[in-house]
Amino acid sequence: MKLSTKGRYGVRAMFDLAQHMGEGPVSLKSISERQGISEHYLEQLIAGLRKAGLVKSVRGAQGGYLLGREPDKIKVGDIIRVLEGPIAPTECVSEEDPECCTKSEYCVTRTIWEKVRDSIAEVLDSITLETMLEDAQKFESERSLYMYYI
Amino acid sequence: MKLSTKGRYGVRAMFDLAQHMGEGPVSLKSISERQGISEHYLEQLIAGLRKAGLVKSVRGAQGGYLLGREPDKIKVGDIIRVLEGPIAPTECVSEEDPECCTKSEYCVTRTIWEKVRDSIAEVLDSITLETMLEDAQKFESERSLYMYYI
DNA sequence: TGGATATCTTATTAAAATAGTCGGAATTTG
DNA sequence: CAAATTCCGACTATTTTAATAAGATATCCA
Repeated sequence: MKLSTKGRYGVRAMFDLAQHMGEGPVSLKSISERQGISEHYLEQLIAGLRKAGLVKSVRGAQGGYLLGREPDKIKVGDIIRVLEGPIAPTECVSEEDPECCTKSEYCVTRTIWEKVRDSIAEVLDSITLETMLEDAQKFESERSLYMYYI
Repeated sequence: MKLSTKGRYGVRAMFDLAQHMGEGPVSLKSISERQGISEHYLEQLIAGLRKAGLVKSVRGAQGGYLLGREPDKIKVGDIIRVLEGPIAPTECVSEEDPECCTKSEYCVTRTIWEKVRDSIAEVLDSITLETMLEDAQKFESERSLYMYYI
């Protein structure tokens, strides 16, 4: 039940792009340095995000990547689905083309996995890059308040 | 974000034991035949469940396994934790000994994984073998009602 | 125009996890 | 004693993960 680095790195990279909106294209090199992720590896991950339209690319010198749409229109669930595949604790309850076991038309355990799937999807789809930016801002202001009283 | 066969087979095996309560020890062989799971592989899985006290074993001929406690006291989350380890979409939010990344004391993405972890745990801990038995019974009666009208 | 900076594409790889398999020892029943 | 069973440790093939590497293509800027 672990997320792979693909999903985790992907969310961090997308959040990094969100934090640098309005500064023109952001190079993979700068993302990889800030986030401590291999540049070559990031390249693979972002290729998928680009094909899915979550990022736009600008080639050539001074090129880089930009968010494919407004941060409030990019859900964490979108990113995870691109990089990790459909949300599903088991194949038989995959969000797309579930391969049902033929053994039984009704399966008591399947209903469990469906509930798990839905609860994961609900969390991931309730968080957007926009809400992440707000959370980060909120923390920043709380921290400076705290610093003030020391 | 996939459950491995360990967790899936484990839940099915435990549910099988619940369905055969009161019939004396249930052999691995019979479970593996009913569930279509390799007997040798099941052996490995049930060893962990036994050490955790979720099942009791009876050695020798006519031996087998029994639930370690009443089915309403065995949560699906208990089974999953034994076979898959602590519930956690990432190491940094593991239910036990989370290995926090040293990079930042506060991490916007970590709060996401915490929410995912908690929502998974809530689902898995809300379902017991008892509730699974009830669900199976409910389906059975619904199905016979349906059959009646055909 | 040419060099520096980037993205894009494909192939390869080392390590770990997954999903078993195998053989045999120990225990209990009839 | 023989059959049925749990118990235990070692082995293995396949897949996935997490990169690494090399080079082609595109664009900016001096």
